[in-house]
Amino acid sequence: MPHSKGNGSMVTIRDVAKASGFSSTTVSIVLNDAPLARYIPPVTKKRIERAAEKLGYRPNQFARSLRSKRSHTVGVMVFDMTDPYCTLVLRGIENTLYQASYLPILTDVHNERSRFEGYLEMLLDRRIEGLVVLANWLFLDINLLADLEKSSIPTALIDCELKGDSMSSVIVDNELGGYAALDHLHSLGHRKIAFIRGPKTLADSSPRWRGVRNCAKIHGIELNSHLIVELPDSRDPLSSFEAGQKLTETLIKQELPFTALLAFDDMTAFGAIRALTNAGMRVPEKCSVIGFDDVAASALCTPALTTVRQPMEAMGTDAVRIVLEGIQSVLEKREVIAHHRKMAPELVVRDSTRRLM
Amino acid sequence: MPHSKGNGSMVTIRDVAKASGFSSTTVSIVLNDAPLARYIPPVTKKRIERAAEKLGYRPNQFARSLRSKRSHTVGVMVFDMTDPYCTLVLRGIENTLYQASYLPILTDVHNERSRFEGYLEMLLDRRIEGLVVLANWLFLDINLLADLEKSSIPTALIDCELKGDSMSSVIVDNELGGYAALDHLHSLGHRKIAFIRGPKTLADSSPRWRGVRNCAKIHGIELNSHLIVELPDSRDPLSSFEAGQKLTETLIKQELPFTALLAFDDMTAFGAIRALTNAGMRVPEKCSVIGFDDVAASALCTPALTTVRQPMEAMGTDAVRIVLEGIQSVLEKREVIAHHRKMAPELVVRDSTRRLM
DNA sequence: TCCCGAAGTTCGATTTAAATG
DNA sequence: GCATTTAAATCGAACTTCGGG
Repeated sequence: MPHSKGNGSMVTIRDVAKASGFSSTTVSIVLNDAPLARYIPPVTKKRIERAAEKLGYRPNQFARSLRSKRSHTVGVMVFDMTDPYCTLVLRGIENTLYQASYLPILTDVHNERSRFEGYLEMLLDRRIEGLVVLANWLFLDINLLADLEKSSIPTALIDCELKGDSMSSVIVDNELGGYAALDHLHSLGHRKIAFIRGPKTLADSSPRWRGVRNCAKIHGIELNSHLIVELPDSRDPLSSFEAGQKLTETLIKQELPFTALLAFDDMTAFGAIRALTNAGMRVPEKCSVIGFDDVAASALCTPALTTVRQPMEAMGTDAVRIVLEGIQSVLEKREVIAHHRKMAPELVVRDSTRRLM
Repeated sequence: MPHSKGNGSMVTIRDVAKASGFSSTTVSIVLNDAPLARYIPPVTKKRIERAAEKLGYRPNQFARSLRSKRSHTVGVMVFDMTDPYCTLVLRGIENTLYQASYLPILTDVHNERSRFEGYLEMLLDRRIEGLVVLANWLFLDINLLADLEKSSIPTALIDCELKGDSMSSVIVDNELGGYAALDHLHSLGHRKIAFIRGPKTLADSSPRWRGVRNCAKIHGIELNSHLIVELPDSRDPLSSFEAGQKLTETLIKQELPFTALLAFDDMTAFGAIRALTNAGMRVPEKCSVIGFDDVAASALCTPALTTVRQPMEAMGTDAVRIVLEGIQSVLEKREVIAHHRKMAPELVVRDSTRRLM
């Protein structure tokens, strides 16, 4: 493998030209297989390719980008890497970009506005060709989006519903998921069910709850308002564990009996399980628990958590596909059209729910 | 905020020159506060800065990089994003890079050799100034490293011990950690202890086990070879959960009593807990379990896992610091010196271990 | 006109050398 | 010589134009 020389000295296209005995123009044409390459005889091509190979020539991306105005780079903006939700989405993003020979620049906003702005400028300066935003805990703000829109870079938001034709979005169908969760508990015979709803400010909360209510209505399940509590607003993923635990403790103290608990998400469910277990209400023997997301930990803990899975990797993949298509449109000077995908969740039955005896 | 115009048209340094009435040379000098800026009167500076501001001038990074040969970019290579170990390390990496105004290009090797090579070339082509490799499940291969070494880019490996002066390394002190784990169980009164060792090919395994043996020797703990099993080789983080479960089942079937289990890492511990619970050996009542790493899930599951924490975020931070220092050395044409850090782990006592009654 | 190849311009910023008063 | 400013060269690749056979 005759490769780069390793020392700092770079071999340029002119070196290849000299070594092969042709001009740099010809070298460029051959090595890029440009349209004009049709006219160049195989012998010449061979000679040039051989020379390039021998010298370990690698085109300078800076020069190339300067000329072509392309960076082959996509920005990835996450609002909180620490959220276990991110991992699989990122994998989907990375994988799809790799297949298209794009490289991701990863930024983590830490849920801070200043950081968002700082990173956005940096990314724009690098002339990213597309942007994927994983807005799992987005402090939704019109101004931010406005700033983004005028950049005219194909953008897809994951986990943040929005209409409009300037940016695409990929979300899970929360309503379907909420429905599926309650339907599962109901099918196991549970009737006295406690609920931990999502925080008001989170966009996911209300459609998910709508699904729950729909299901309740259809099956004639009575929703006891004393058994319905709500997560406080917060930007910290860990806080939903703690809040889940605390809220469940208050639920238990009421001494209103319930045989199952539907948690807003997996983190909340983990907190609930902790509280239930501490109170001697074993899961699932005394109380079934269902979550939402299917975070990695859900399959790992004992009992394994029954939950409604978001197709996270697929969501990452889809977001990138949309962005890639947008990039293509920009290149061909077509209009970039926004897509709004709502992906179906999937009920994953494990050991934290059980038929009511 | 008079900002970029948003449409594709870019404003160049020449536009600023024209608008301010000076040459692009002067504009460059002023805007970069170059040495020559000393001679330029404040009035001129003001005029130029104002013009740049008004036009929303942002220097073209491609052109800048082409000239300066700098990318202000660091490559981050992960062997498997899916490994929960990554999250916090990545956060440390990202945070430290951000503070130094560097941007990370994230690549996930998926434990595949071809992908490693493909990504390495892409990163080199982008002229990354430094490289951080998170080699949590590295199929250690001399050739790979050799390829990397000759690139002469400041590099730090996390979680992969190595000597030599070409690359830096940051690892946890496995021996200390192994010692601490057993010491904890011993201090709780456990004497009949089962062990799940790490796979042979993993560099962490043997020092960690050495620490365990040291501790056993010092405290006179008898290591029953029938209670010692070993994880098979694998590159899949999930597999250590499954293997942990299976191995624990065989351990249980032997009917050799044990009151505690020391697992190679947290994933293994989760598998062990599953098996123990299924067999009716409640944790921690019937059997204490201790892990290693302190992955996010460890604090979430019930009972919360007692474990030996790796300072993951700090390890990411340190690796970047080392790389950044290396970049500085390269800039100043000094020799890049490799550092080898071994960080102290920390025992985190939670609910999966309990005093033997 | 078709084929092959080269000279020269361009991308946008930095920097050296030099020109003004 | 000094303060102030700038023309011109440079970085490396890609593209446009042109010439010779």
